[in-house]
Amino acid sequence: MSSAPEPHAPGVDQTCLAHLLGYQLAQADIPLKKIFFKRIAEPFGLRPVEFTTLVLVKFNPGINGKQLAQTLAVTAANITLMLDKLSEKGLLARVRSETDRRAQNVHLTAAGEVLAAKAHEVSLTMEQDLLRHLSAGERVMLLELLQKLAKHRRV
Amino acid sequence: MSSAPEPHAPGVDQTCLAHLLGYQLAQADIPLKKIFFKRIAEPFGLRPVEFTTLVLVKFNPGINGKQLAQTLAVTAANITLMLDKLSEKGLLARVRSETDRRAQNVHLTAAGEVLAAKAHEVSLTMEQDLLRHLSAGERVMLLELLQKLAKHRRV
DNA sequence: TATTGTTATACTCTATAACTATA
DNA sequence: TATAGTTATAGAGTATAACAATA
Repeated sequence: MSSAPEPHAPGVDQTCLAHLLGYQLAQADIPLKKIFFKRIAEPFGLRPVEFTTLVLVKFNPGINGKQLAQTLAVTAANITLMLDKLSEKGLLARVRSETDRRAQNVHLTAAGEVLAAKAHEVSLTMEQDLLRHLSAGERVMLLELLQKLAKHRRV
Repeated sequence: MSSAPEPHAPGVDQTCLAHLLGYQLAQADIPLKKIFFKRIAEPFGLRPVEFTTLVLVKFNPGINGKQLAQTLAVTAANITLMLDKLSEKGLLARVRSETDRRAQNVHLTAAGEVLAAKAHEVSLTMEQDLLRHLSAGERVMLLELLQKLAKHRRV
């Protein structure tokens, strides 16, 4: 019934890179980036690392910059710049930690909570169309295998 | 015997993003980027898209810029810039197509062949350490599931 | 008219170093 | 001395538009 999908680069043999997880990840990331751009980046004005930060702060209120930097593998300097932007947008606020006055605890503002909730809600289903060629079991398996890789990463 | 790995961000709850393939992909990509940097980028002076291009040209001699752009999801303008760099390094050469004089056919030079072969050889095993927590079946499954996603992407 | 490729350029993203304040 | 965070800045990476040559 349905026509076969057009290959994204006719005549190009990619079997020479079939063994490389890094390459397959990059290839799979191409459509995922498009979905993210259309469903979250454009409507909410958030780039990937900003969306992730808002969601992490929403579910980890009081998280500090160091923890965000480690989780997202972004340098502390760039975490500061990103938090500055999100703060200027009125989405979050930093408050000096009482227990360690070097640290800053990050919290969402009311506007940040609303935006994070909306964007998170969209994220729950936005990848469905891309995943339609995978069975329910395969989707779970894929997420679990990726998590296993990330789980064992050093720093 | 072996100690449990340190979590990369102690105390951070990431279950709120466990459903998101895009996030899990980004997380898995962190250690993979490190491996690539150490084993290919540094020793061979190639960034990911350059390595991939050399390997694709090696196994698809005469491939043109349009095909590379589609396969790698890089704009034609940036393909030109990248091919310029690799050409200046003496790794590849472009020859005007005889059948379509708009197109440029890309070929590796002798030096390019040597470098591509060496880097490709390294790529065959460099991810082994990261994948040690996955069974042989799981590794095959992971690659296949990622390929399935990339296969159905539009353009 | 559409396509391949190029050039120029602006923009975004990231990395590094020097610095502060606290521990 | 080490750590959390900030500031400033340079560099890498990417995107857009205008263009030439060919189909």
